[in-house]
Amino acid sequence: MFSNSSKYAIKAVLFLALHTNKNKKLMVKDICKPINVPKAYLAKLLQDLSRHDVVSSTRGPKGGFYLSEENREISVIQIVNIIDGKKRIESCILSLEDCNKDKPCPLHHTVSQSKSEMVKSLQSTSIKELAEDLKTKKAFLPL
Amino acid sequence: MFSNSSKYAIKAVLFLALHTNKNKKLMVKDICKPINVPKAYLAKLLQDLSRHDVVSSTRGPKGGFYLSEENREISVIQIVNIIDGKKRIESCILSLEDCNKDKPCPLHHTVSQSKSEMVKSLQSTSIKELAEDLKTKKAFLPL
DNA sequence: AAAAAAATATGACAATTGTCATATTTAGGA
DNA sequence: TCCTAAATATGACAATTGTCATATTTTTTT
Repeated sequence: MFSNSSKYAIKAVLFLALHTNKNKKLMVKDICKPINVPKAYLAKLLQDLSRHDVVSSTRGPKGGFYLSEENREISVIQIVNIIDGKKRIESCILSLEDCNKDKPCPLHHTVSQSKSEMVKSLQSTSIKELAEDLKTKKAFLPL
Repeated sequence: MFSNSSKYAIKAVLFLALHTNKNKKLMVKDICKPINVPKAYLAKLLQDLSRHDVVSSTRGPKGGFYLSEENREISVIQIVNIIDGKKRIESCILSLEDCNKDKPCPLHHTVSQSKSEMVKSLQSTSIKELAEDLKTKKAFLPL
């Protein structure tokens, strides 16, 4: 569904949401172990997210990655769109260019409703909300 | 969402559903053009599907691929599971091993309902039904 | 029985995705 | 100002997925 990279990115952002803020940053090496992602690979992903203003960072000593208040407002699907590209989740399930209500692909009637509901959920759920669920133990992030 | 291979496989099976039966077979070279899939690649996919009894085939002159009546009863998700593996669509969206109602991943509440509805649709829709929609022009397969 | 036509098996190669390391740039502290 | 600690940029390499070609096996027809 998502690529591995996207799953890693989501886990990392959620970890940052729980453990950082603009006064408390974390280095790659302190993030990679708890979320179980190879360090150099995570660094690359975080840099990508940073370039797209999904996470914040400062260089040098006392630097690191963190989530600003604005960062917390972004939705899960933005992360996926950055890492996997929009097509992977949002386009027609058979990748037909002009699949729509008037000219639906064979799977359109079958899946388009539940699929677009799923996309809508991913669009409307912010990192902040997910982090809240983790804090209140309504959700868990094992491994 | 699906891999390219799965999309190709679905298109091929649907094409077979429309144009073949046990008395009317088609060779790879007659299928690949209308569905726009490279010949040798399609051959490999059809062989895979044939091994898993999703499509039928006979060798030699007058041979070819076709869909038997039983073949028409299979669901879309069986094709995807053969080509992409079960995990890609059916497992937890973050690939957490033991994500369930009691110990949900952070995205569980957000997407699990619409996602499992989508999976259920893919499970309960047979090739026969999809082919029927194509015949009655309720659906289309361009390119 | 031989020839021909088809699927099947195998494997080479390319493109993409995932993994890792190293060199460069930036910022803080002595 | 210089040293050091961090992100950033770049690129090498591996694994997987997608693409294609060829040799083998099976079946029908003559």
